[in-house]
Amino acid sequence: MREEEHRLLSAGTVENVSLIFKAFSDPTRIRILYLLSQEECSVNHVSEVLDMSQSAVSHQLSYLRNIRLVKYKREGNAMLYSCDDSHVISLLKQAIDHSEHP
Amino acid sequence: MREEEHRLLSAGTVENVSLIFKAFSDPTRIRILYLLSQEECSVNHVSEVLDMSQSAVSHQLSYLRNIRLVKYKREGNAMLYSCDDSHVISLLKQAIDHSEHP
DNA sequence: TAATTATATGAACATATGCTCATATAAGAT
DNA sequence: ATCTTATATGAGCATATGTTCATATAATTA
Repeated sequence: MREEEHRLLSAGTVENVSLIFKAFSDPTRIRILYLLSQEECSVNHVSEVLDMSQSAVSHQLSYLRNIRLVKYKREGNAMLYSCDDSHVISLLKQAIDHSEHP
Repeated sequence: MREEEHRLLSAGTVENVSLIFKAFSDPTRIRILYLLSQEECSVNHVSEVLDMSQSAVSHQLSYLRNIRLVKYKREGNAMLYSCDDSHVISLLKQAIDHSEHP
């Protein structure tokens, strides 16, 4: 292939893609996202089910919120989080599937 | 959903998935992998096309080799690298597509 | 053989990351 | 109003990460 025929990715695309995958590069965030893909959860619930500190969970949810992978709503004094990008979640599930049935 | 009904991921699955996505979490590796998905390349060629040092490219290729995302063969005194996991590359391309056509 | 070209790799360094700890904010309960 | 429960967040710290620099290894050429 001649050099001028390479399809190179734009800087913006590369940044976007790496941002999404960076979210999936941490075991903790994978577990949180997979849990949220099954049900809407409060911070405490995530914290208990995944056996993590409240602070660690909240920090990670803040991270996932910033890149719009999760959304949240208040219910009483609890915050309910859920997934907010079905296409990206589908990528995660494909990878899980691939890993479990190689 | 009752707590005992959660489908939790095994530690092994979480580790595998995060390992794959970690490879995609760095802009440099995304560019390398996308280039290799289009053509078999020598280290020097990658280095020139992506405007990176030979050493940086070689280190990253070594990384990608270790997790079996790329394979390589010798040709003279050059090493030719190419992608070695079509399913994983498909995940990358889906993410690129999603990012370019939101 | 000596020089050149291509690649690999260890060490060092700057930056990024994920957690804990302490504390702040906010809503419900008493 | 006060206390409790739930969540958010800044600071600090230990570890991980990606690059450069120098050098080693390997095949080709003169």
